[in-house]
Amino acid sequence: MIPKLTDEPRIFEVVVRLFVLHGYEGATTKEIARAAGVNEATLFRKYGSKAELFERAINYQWSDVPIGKVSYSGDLEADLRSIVDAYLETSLLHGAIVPMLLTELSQRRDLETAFSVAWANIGVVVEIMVRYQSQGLLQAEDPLLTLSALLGPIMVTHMFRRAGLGLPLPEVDAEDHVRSFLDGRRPDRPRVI
Amino acid sequence: MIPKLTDEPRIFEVVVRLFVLHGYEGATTKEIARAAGVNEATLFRKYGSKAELFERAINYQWSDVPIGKVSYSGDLEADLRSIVDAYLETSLLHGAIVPMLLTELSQRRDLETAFSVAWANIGVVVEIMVRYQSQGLLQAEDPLLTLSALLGPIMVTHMFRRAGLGLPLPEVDAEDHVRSFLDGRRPDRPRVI
DNA sequence: AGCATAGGCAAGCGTTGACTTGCAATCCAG
DNA sequence: CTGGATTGCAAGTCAACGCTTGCCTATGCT
Repeated sequence: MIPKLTDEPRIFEVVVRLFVLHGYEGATTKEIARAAGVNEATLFRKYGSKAELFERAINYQWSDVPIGKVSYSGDLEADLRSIVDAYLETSLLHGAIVPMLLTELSQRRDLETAFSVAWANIGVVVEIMVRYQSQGLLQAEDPLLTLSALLGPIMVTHMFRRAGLGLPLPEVDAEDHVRSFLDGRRPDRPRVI
Repeated sequence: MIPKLTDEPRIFEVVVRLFVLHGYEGATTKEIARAAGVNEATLFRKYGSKAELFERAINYQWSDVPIGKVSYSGDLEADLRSIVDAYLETSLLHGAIVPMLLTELSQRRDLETAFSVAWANIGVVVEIMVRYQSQGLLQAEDPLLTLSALLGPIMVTHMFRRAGLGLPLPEVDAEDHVRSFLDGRRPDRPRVI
Protein backbone atom coordinates (compact mmCIF):
# COMPACT_ATOMS: atom_id res chain seq x y z
CA MET A 1 0.00 0.00 0.00
CA ILE A 2 1.23 3.41 -0.90
CA PRO A 3 0.49 5.97 1.76
CA LYS A 4 -1.50 8.86 0.43
CA LEU A 5 -1.09 12.04 2.29
CA THR A 6 -1.94 14.55 -0.38
CA ASP A 7 -5.52 15.21 -1.36
CA GLU A 8 -5.28 14.50 -5.07
CA PRO A 9 -8.93 15.21 -5.93
CA ARG A 10 -8.53 18.64 -4.44
CA ILE A 11 -5.43 19.28 -6.52
CA PHE A 12 -7.20 18.15 -9.68
CA GLU A 13 -10.18 20.31 -8.90
CA VAL A 14 -7.98 23.35 -8.40
CA VAL A 15 -6.09 22.68 -11.62
CA VAL A 16 -9.24 22.53 -13.70
CA ARG A 17 -10.74 25.56 -11.99
CA LEU A 18 -7.67 27.70 -12.63
CA PHE A 19 -7.27 26.30 -16.13
CA VAL A 20 -10.80 27.37 -17.05
CA LEU A 21 -10.24 30.74 -15.39
CA HIS A 22 -6.83 31.67 -16.75
CA GLY A 23 -5.92 29.20 -19.47
CA TYR A 24 -2.95 26.85 -19.54
CA GLU A 25 -0.18 29.44 -19.40
CA GLY A 26 -2.11 31.69 -17.07
CA ALA A 27 -2.60 28.95 -14.49
CA THR A 28 0.81 28.95 -12.82
CA THR A 29 2.10 26.06 -10.78
CA LYS A 30 2.74 28.37 -7.83
CA GLU A 31 -0.88 29.51 -7.76
CA ILE A 32 -2.13 25.95 -8.12
CA ALA A 33 0.03 24.82 -5.20
CA ARG A 34 -1.12 27.66 -3.01
CA ALA A 35 -4.81 27.18 -3.84
CA ALA A 36 -4.59 23.43 -3.31
CA GLY A 37 -2.71 23.80 -0.04
CA VAL A 38 0.31 21.78 -1.13
CA ASN A 39 3.89 22.71 -1.82
CA GLU A 40 4.90 23.47 -5.36
CA ALA A 41 7.74 20.93 -5.18
CA THR A 42 5.22 18.22 -4.36
CA LEU A 43 3.41 18.82 -7.63
CA PHE A 44 6.57 18.20 -9.61
CA ARG A 45 7.61 15.20 -7.52
CA LYS A 46 4.24 13.56 -8.06
CA TYR A 47 3.48 14.52 -11.63
CA GLY A 48 6.82 15.35 -13.16
CA SER A 49 5.71 18.31 -15.21
CA LYS A 50 2.95 20.85 -15.55
CA ALA A 51 1.68 19.19 -18.73
CA GLU A 52 1.34 15.79 -17.02
CA LEU A 53 -0.37 17.36 -14.04
CA PHE A 54 -2.93 18.97 -16.32
CA GLU A 55 -3.41 15.76 -18.27
CA ARG A 56 -4.17 13.80 -15.10
CA ALA A 57 -6.38 16.53 -13.67
CA ILE A 58 -8.49 17.13 -16.75
CA ASN A 59 -9.01 13.44 -17.44
CA TYR A 60 -9.89 12.86 -13.80
CA GLN A 61 -12.51 15.58 -13.82
CA TRP A 62 -14.00 14.47 -17.12
CA SER A 63 -14.54 10.92 -15.95
CA ASP A 64 -17.31 12.07 -13.65
CA VAL A 65 -19.06 14.64 -15.78
CA PRO A 66 -22.82 14.60 -16.51
CA ILE A 67 -22.36 14.52 -20.27
CA GLY A 68 -20.86 11.06 -20.09
CA LYS A 69 -23.99 9.61 -18.58
CA VAL A 70 -26.42 10.34 -21.39
CA SER A 71 -27.87 7.26 -23.08
CA TYR A 72 -30.18 6.35 -25.94
CA SER A 73 -33.83 6.06 -24.96
CA GLY A 74 -35.71 6.05 -28.27
CA ASP A 75 -37.34 9.39 -27.57
CA LEU A 76 -35.48 11.90 -29.75
CA GLU A 77 -36.66 15.08 -28.10
CA ALA A 78 -36.06 13.72 -24.60
CA ASP A 79 -32.55 12.61 -25.49
CA LEU A 80 -31.68 15.94 -27.03
CA ARG A 81 -32.88 17.60 -23.86
CA SER A 82 -30.74 15.26 -21.81
CA ILE A 83 -27.71 16.17 -23.88
CA VAL A 84 -28.40 19.88 -23.58
CA ASP A 85 -29.08 19.57 -19.85
CA ALA A 86 -25.90 17.59 -19.36
CA TYR A 87 -23.90 20.23 -21.19
CA LEU A 88 -25.46 23.01 -19.16
CA GLU A 89 -24.75 21.10 -15.96
CA THR A 90 -21.16 20.49 -17.00
CA SER A 91 -20.81 24.19 -17.66
CA LEU A 92 -22.16 24.94 -14.22
CA LEU A 93 -19.60 22.62 -12.69
CA HIS A 94 -16.57 23.58 -14.73
CA GLY A 95 -17.39 26.80 -16.51
CA ALA A 96 -16.19 27.23 -20.06
CA ILE A 97 -14.10 24.09 -20.00
CA VAL A 98 -15.08 22.86 -23.46
CA PRO A 99 -14.30 26.00 -25.46
CA MET A 100 -11.19 26.48 -23.35
CA LEU A 101 -9.96 22.97 -24.11
CA LEU A 102 -10.70 23.31 -27.80
CA THR A 103 -8.90 26.65 -27.95
CA GLU A 104 -5.83 25.49 -26.04
CA LEU A 105 -5.73 22.22 -27.94
CA SER A 106 -5.31 24.11 -31.20
CA GLN A 107 -2.17 25.70 -29.73
CA ARG A 108 -0.39 23.07 -27.65
CA ARG A 109 -0.47 19.57 -29.02
CA ASP A 110 0.98 18.13 -25.80
CA LEU A 111 -2.45 18.59 -24.23
CA GLU A 112 -3.98 16.17 -26.69
CA THR A 113 -3.95 13.29 -24.22
CA ALA A 114 -5.71 15.52 -21.71
CA PHE A 115 -8.63 15.42 -24.10
CA SER A 116 -8.99 11.64 -24.36
CA VAL A 117 -11.66 11.11 -21.70
CA ALA A 118 -13.58 14.16 -22.85
CA TRP A 119 -13.39 12.79 -26.36
CA ALA A 120 -14.79 9.44 -25.27
CA ASN A 121 -17.73 11.27 -23.73
CA ILE A 122 -18.36 13.12 -26.95
CA GLY A 123 -18.23 9.81 -28.78
CA VAL A 124 -21.16 8.53 -26.73
CA VAL A 125 -23.25 11.51 -27.73
CA VAL A 126 -22.26 11.18 -31.35
CA GLU A 127 -23.42 7.54 -31.33
CA ILE A 128 -26.85 8.66 -30.18
CA MET A 129 -27.03 11.20 -32.97
CA VAL A 130 -26.11 8.56 -35.54
CA ARG A 131 -28.90 6.26 -34.37
CA TYR A 132 -31.54 8.91 -34.77
CA GLN A 133 -30.15 9.88 -38.14
CA SER A 134 -30.34 6.32 -39.43
CA GLN A 135 -33.93 6.14 -38.24
CA GLY A 136 -34.70 9.17 -40.37
CA LEU A 137 -35.60 11.30 -37.38
CA LEU A 138 -32.70 13.67 -37.83
CA GLN A 139 -31.20 15.29 -40.89
CA ALA A 140 -28.51 13.09 -42.41
CA GLU A 141 -25.16 14.84 -42.03
CA ASP A 142 -21.84 14.45 -40.27
CA PRO A 143 -22.94 13.76 -36.69
CA LEU A 144 -20.35 16.17 -35.37
CA LEU A 145 -22.06 18.89 -37.38
CA THR A 146 -25.34 17.92 -35.75
CA LEU A 147 -23.73 18.10 -32.35
CA SER A 148 -22.20 21.47 -33.17
CA ALA A 149 -25.60 22.70 -34.27
CA LEU A 150 -27.12 21.53 -30.99
CA LEU A 151 -24.47 22.74 -28.55
CA GLY A 152 -22.76 25.47 -30.56
CA PRO A 153 -25.31 28.17 -29.80
CA ILE A 154 -25.08 27.44 -26.09
CA MET A 155 -21.29 27.40 -26.09
CA VAL A 156 -21.10 30.68 -27.96
CA THR A 157 -23.67 32.30 -25.69
CA HIS A 158 -21.55 31.29 -22.74
CA MET A 159 -18.43 32.63 -24.41
CA PHE A 160 -20.13 35.97 -24.98
CA ARG A 161 -21.26 36.10 -21.40
CA ARG A 162 -17.85 35.15 -20.02
CA ALA A 163 -16.15 37.71 -22.23
CA GLY A 164 -17.51 40.21 -19.74
CA LEU A 165 -18.76 42.82 -22.19
CA GLY A 166 -21.48 43.83 -19.80
CA LEU A 167 -24.12 41.92 -21.68
CA PRO A 168 -27.06 40.66 -19.65
CA LEU A 169 -27.38 37.55 -21.79
CA PRO A 170 -30.11 35.27 -20.47
CA GLU A 171 -29.35 31.59 -19.87
CA VAL A 172 -30.49 29.37 -22.70
CA ASP A 173 -33.75 27.55 -21.97
CA ALA A 174 -33.12 23.90 -22.75
CA GLU A 175 -36.67 23.17 -23.90
CA ASP A 176 -36.90 26.21 -26.18
CA HIS A 177 -33.50 25.46 -27.57
CA VAL A 178 -34.28 21.85 -28.47
CA ARG A 179 -37.53 22.96 -30.10
CA SER A 180 -35.69 25.57 -32.16
CA PHE A 181 -33.08 23.00 -33.07
CA LEU A 182 -35.73 20.61 -34.34
CA ASP A 183 -38.26 23.01 -35.83
CA GLY A 184 -36.26 26.08 -36.68
CA ARG A 185 -36.50 29.71 -35.81
CA ARG A 186 -39.44 30.79 -37.88
CA PRO A 187 -42.24 31.82 -35.50
CA ASP A 188 -45.97 31.10 -35.69
CA ARG A 189 -45.61 27.84 -37.50
CA PRO A 190 -47.54 24.69 -36.64
CA ARG A 191 -45.19 22.24 -34.97
CA VAL A 192 -44.60 18.87 -36.46
CA ILE A 193 -45.56 16.16 -34.03
CA MET B 1 4.87 65.31 -42.84
CA ILE B 2 6.15 62.48 -40.80
CA PRO B 3 8.23 60.09 -42.82
CA LYS B 4 6.89 56.57 -42.71
CA LEU B 5 9.40 53.90 -43.27
CA THR B 6 7.86 50.97 -41.54
CA ASP B 7 5.16 48.94 -43.19
CA GLU B 8 2.48 49.19 -40.52
CA PRO B 9 -0.17 47.13 -42.31
CA ARG B 10 2.31 44.29 -42.52
CA ILE B 11 3.03 44.52 -38.80
CA PHE B 12 -0.68 44.52 -38.01
CA GLU B 13 -1.27 41.56 -40.27
CA VAL B 14 1.52 39.60 -38.60
CA VAL B 15 0.22 40.46 -35.14
CA VAL B 16 -3.28 39.18 -35.89
CA ARG B 17 -1.97 36.09 -37.63
CA LEU B 18 0.26 35.12 -34.72
CA PHE B 19 -2.43 36.05 -32.21
CA VAL B 20 -4.92 33.69 -33.86
CA LEU B 21 -2.23 31.03 -34.08
CA HIS B 22 -0.71 31.18 -30.60
CA GLY B 23 -2.91 33.42 -28.45
CA TYR B 24 -1.91 36.63 -26.73
CA GLU B 25 0.82 35.26 -24.48
CA GLY B 26 2.00 32.80 -27.10
CA ALA B 27 2.56 35.51 -29.68
CA THR B 28 5.85 36.97 -28.47
CA THR B 29 7.10 40.38 -29.47
CA LYS B 30 10.35 38.86 -30.69
CA GLU B 31 8.55 36.54 -33.08
CA ILE B 32 6.28 39.33 -34.29
CA ALA B 33 9.29 41.52 -35.02
CA ARG B 34 11.07 38.77 -36.89
CA ALA B 35 8.02 37.81 -38.96
CA ALA B 36 7.24 41.42 -39.79
CA GLY B 37 10.82 42.19 -40.73
CA VAL B 38 11.26 44.97 -38.19
CA ASN B 39 13.35 45.30 -35.07
CA GLU B 40 11.75 44.48 -31.76
CA ALA B 41 12.78 47.86 -30.34
CA THR B 42 10.86 49.57 -33.11
CA LEU B 43 7.64 47.95 -31.96
CA PHE B 44 8.00 49.38 -28.49
CA ARG B 45 9.11 52.78 -29.74
CA LYS B 46 6.04 53.04 -31.96
CA TYR B 47 3.38 51.40 -29.82
CA GLY B 48 4.70 51.62 -26.28
CA SER B 49 3.60 48.22 -25.14
CA LYS B 50 2.49 44.83 -26.39
CA ALA B 51 -1.08 45.50 -25.31
CA GLU B 52 -1.28 48.73 -27.31
CA LEU B 53 0.26 47.08 -30.34
CA PHE B 54 -2.37 44.35 -30.24
CA GLU B 55 -5.14 46.87 -29.72
CA ARG B 56 -4.10 48.86 -32.78
CA ALA B 57 -3.53 45.76 -34.88
CA ILE B 58 -6.80 44.03 -34.09
CA ASN B 59 -8.89 47.14 -34.54
CA TYR B 60 -7.09 47.87 -37.81
CA GLN B 61 -7.81 44.42 -39.19
CA TRP B 62 -11.43 44.45 -38.08
CA SER B 63 -12.18 47.73 -39.81
CA ASP B 64 -11.96 46.05 -43.18
CA VAL B 65 -13.65 42.76 -42.48
CA PRO B 66 -16.54 41.36 -44.56
CA ILE B 67 -18.90 41.04 -41.63
CA GLY B 68 -19.04 44.80 -41.20
CA LYS B 69 -20.47 45.27 -44.69
CA VAL B 70 -23.70 43.33 -44.29
CA SER B 71 -26.85 45.41 -44.57
CA TYR B 72 -30.60 45.01 -44.29
CA SER B 73 -32.33 44.16 -47.55
CA GLY B 74 -35.80 43.03 -46.51
CA ASP B 75 -35.17 39.46 -47.66
CA LEU B 76 -34.65 37.48 -44.47
CA GLU B 77 -33.15 34.38 -45.99
CA ALA B 78 -30.81 36.35 -48.22
CA ASP B 79 -29.61 38.48 -45.33
CA LEU B 80 -28.98 35.47 -43.14
CA ARG B 81 -26.94 33.98 -45.97
CA SER B 82 -24.98 37.21 -46.26
CA ILE B 83 -24.21 37.10 -42.56
CA VAL B 84 -23.13 33.48 -42.70
CA ASP B 85 -21.08 34.09 -45.84
CA ALA B 86 -19.43 37.11 -44.25
CA TYR B 87 -18.52 35.09 -41.20
CA LEU B 88 -17.11 32.27 -43.29
CA GLU B 89 -15.11 34.75 -45.33
CA THR B 90 -13.78 36.42 -42.19
CA SER B 91 -12.74 33.03 -40.92
CA LEU B 92 -10.93 32.36 -44.16
CA LEU B 93 -9.04 35.63 -43.82
CA HIS B 94 -8.23 35.49 -40.14
CA GLY B 95 -8.86 31.99 -38.92
CA ALA B 96 -10.44 31.49 -35.55
CA ILE B 97 -10.17 35.14 -34.61
CA VAL B 98 -13.63 35.42 -33.07
CA PRO B 99 -13.42 32.50 -30.63
CA MET B 100 -9.84 33.47 -29.85
CA LEU B 101 -10.84 37.04 -29.02
CA LEU B 102 -13.75 35.91 -26.90
CA THR B 103 -11.55 33.46 -25.02
CA GLU B 104 -8.71 35.90 -24.40
CA LEU B 105 -11.14 38.67 -23.49
CA SER B 106 -12.46 36.60 -20.62
CA GLN B 107 -8.93 36.44 -19.23
CA ARG B 108 -7.28 39.81 -19.86
CA ARG B 109 -9.53 42.82 -19.52
CA ASP B 110 -6.88 45.11 -20.98
CA LEU B 111 -7.75 43.72 -24.40
CA GLU B 112 -11.28 45.06 -24.12
CA THR B 113 -10.51 48.09 -26.28
CA ALA B 114 -9.09 45.80 -28.91
CA PHE B 115 -12.60 44.47 -29.28
CA SER B 116 -14.33 47.79 -29.92
CA VAL B 117 -14.35 47.73 -33.71
CA ALA B 118 -15.28 44.05 -33.76
CA TRP B 119 -18.08 44.86 -31.38
CA ALA B 120 -19.39 47.63 -33.63
CA ASN B 121 -19.53 45.13 -36.48
CA ILE B 122 -21.50 42.72 -34.37
CA GLY B 123 -23.85 45.55 -33.49
CA VAL B 124 -24.73 46.03 -37.15
CA VAL B 125 -25.69 42.39 -37.46
CA VAL B 126 -27.71 42.51 -34.26
CA GLU B 127 -29.68 45.46 -35.64
CA ILE B 128 -30.67 43.40 -38.66
CA MET B 129 -31.84 40.57 -36.42
CA VAL B 130 -33.95 42.97 -34.38
CA ARG B 131 -35.70 44.30 -37.47
CA TYR B 132 -36.72 40.86 -38.64
CA GLN B 133 -37.85 39.96 -35.16
CA SER B 134 -40.09 42.99 -34.91
CA GLN B 135 -41.58 42.08 -38.26
CA GLY B 136 -42.49 38.70 -36.85
CA LEU B 137 -40.26 36.85 -39.27
CA LEU B 138 -37.90 35.61 -36.58
CA GLN B 139 -38.51 34.16 -33.15
CA ALA B 140 -38.67 36.92 -30.54
CA GLU B 141 -35.68 36.53 -28.22
CA ASP B 142 -32.52 38.32 -27.22
CA PRO B 143 -30.95 39.09 -30.60
CA LEU B 144 -27.56 37.97 -29.38
CA LEU B 145 -29.09 34.57 -28.74
CA THR B 146 -30.36 34.56 -32.31
CA LEU B 147 -26.92 35.47 -33.56
CA SER B 148 -25.35 32.76 -31.42
CA ALA B 149 -27.83 30.26 -32.83
CA LEU B 150 -26.92 31.30 -36.36
CA LEU B 151 -23.14 31.47 -36.06
CA GLY B 152 -22.50 29.25 -33.04
CA PRO B 153 -22.65 25.97 -34.94
CA ILE B 154 -20.18 27.28 -37.50
CA MET B 155 -17.82 28.63 -34.88
CA VAL B 156 -17.85 25.39 -32.95
CA THR B 157 -17.32 23.33 -36.08
CA HIS B 158 -14.28 25.44 -36.84
CA MET B 159 -13.03 25.06 -33.29
CA PHE B 160 -13.31 21.28 -33.57
CA ARG B 161 -11.48 21.33 -36.86
CA ARG B 162 -8.73 23.60 -35.59
CA ALA B 163 -8.31 21.49 -32.46
CA GLY B 164 -6.59 19.07 -34.80
CA LEU B 165 -8.13 15.87 -33.54
CA GLY B 166 -7.83 14.35 -36.96
CA LEU B 167 -11.45 14.90 -37.78
CA PRO B 168 -12.31 15.31 -41.43
CA LEU B 169 -15.09 17.76 -40.62
CA PRO B 170 -16.70 19.12 -43.78
CA GLU B 171 -17.09 22.87 -44.24
CA VAL B 172 -20.54 24.10 -43.36
CA ASP B 173 -22.72 24.75 -46.39
CA ALA B 174 -24.14 28.23 -45.97
CA GLU B 175 -27.42 27.49 -47.74
CA ASP B 176 -28.09 24.26 -45.83
CA HIS B 177 -27.18 25.94 -42.61
CA VAL B 178 -29.55 28.88 -43.05
CA ARG B 179 -32.35 26.48 -43.99
CA SER B 180 -31.72 24.39 -40.88
CA PHE B 181 -31.60 27.55 -38.82
CA LEU B 182 -34.99 28.66 -40.12
CA ASP B 183 -36.77 25.34 -40.49
CA GLY B 184 -35.03 23.07 -38.05
CA ARG B 185 -33.32 19.73 -38.27
CA ARG B 186 -36.23 17.38 -38.69
CA PRO B 187 -35.98 15.82 -42.13
CA ASP B 188 -38.71 15.15 -44.69
CA ARG B 189 -40.88 17.98 -43.65
CA PRO B 190 -42.61 20.37 -46.05
CA ARG B 191 -40.83 23.70 -45.94
CA VAL B 192 -42.67 26.82 -45.00
CA ILE B 193 -42.49 29.34 -47.79
C1' DA C 1 23.73 70.11 -48.15
C1' DG C 2 21.92 69.89 -43.58
C1' DC C 3 19.04 68.45 -40.07
C1' DA C 4 15.55 66.12 -37.65
C1' DT C 5 13.60 61.86 -37.29
C1' DA C 6 13.03 56.80 -37.70
C1' DG C 7 14.84 52.52 -37.70
C1' DG C 8 18.54 48.70 -37.06
C1' DC C 9 21.54 46.55 -33.84
C1' DA C 10 23.20 44.65 -29.64
C1' DA C 11 23.40 44.50 -25.03
C1' DG C 12 21.12 44.39 -21.03
C1' DC C 13 17.54 44.94 -17.04
C1' DG C 14 13.98 43.06 -14.08
C1' DT C 15 10.63 39.74 -13.60
C1' DT C 16 8.40 35.52 -13.88
C1' DG C 17 7.70 30.89 -15.10
C1' DA C 18 8.75 25.82 -14.89
C1' DC C 19 11.48 22.90 -12.51
C1' DT C 20 15.32 21.19 -8.98
C1' DT C 21 17.64 20.16 -4.73
C1' DG C 22 19.03 19.30 0.07
C1' DC C 23 17.33 18.93 4.56
C1' DA C 24 14.28 18.30 8.31
C1' DA C 25 9.75 16.89 9.88
C1' DT C 26 6.09 13.60 9.52
C1' DC C 27 3.61 9.60 8.48
C1' DC C 28 2.68 4.51 7.86
C1' DA C 29 3.83 -0.43 7.90
C1' DG C 30 5.92 -4.27 9.96
C1' DC D 1 9.94 1.46 17.58
C1' DT D 2 12.21 1.71 13.44
C1' DG D 3 12.93 2.35 8.40
C1' DG D 4 11.42 3.98 4.09
C1' DA D 5 8.69 6.90 1.73
C1' DT D 6 6.34 11.53 1.36
C1' DT D 7 5.81 16.22 2.14
C1' DG D 8 7.04 21.07 3.56
C1' DC D 9 10.36 24.56 3.27
C1' DA D 10 13.73 27.57 1.34
C1' DA D 11 16.86 28.48 -1.81
C1' DG D 12 18.19 28.39 -6.23
C1' DT D 13 18.79 27.34 -11.59
C1' DC D 14 17.79 28.48 -16.13
C1' DA D 15 15.37 30.23 -19.87
C1' DA D 16 12.10 33.36 -21.80
C1' DC D 17 9.52 37.49 -22.06
C1' DG D 18 8.40 42.40 -21.99
C1' DC D 19 10.74 46.36 -22.33
C1' DT D 20 14.81 49.88 -22.33
C1' DT D 21 18.95 52.21 -23.85
C1' DG D 22 22.83 54.01 -26.41
C1' DC D 23 24.87 54.30 -30.67
C1' DC D 24 25.07 54.42 -35.44
C1' DT D 25 23.03 54.49 -40.04
C1' DA D 26 19.65 55.67 -43.44
C1' DT D 27 15.94 58.43 -44.93
C1' DG D 28 13.25 62.31 -46.50
C1' DC D 29 12.12 67.28 -46.28
C1' DT D 30 13.55 71.97 -46.94
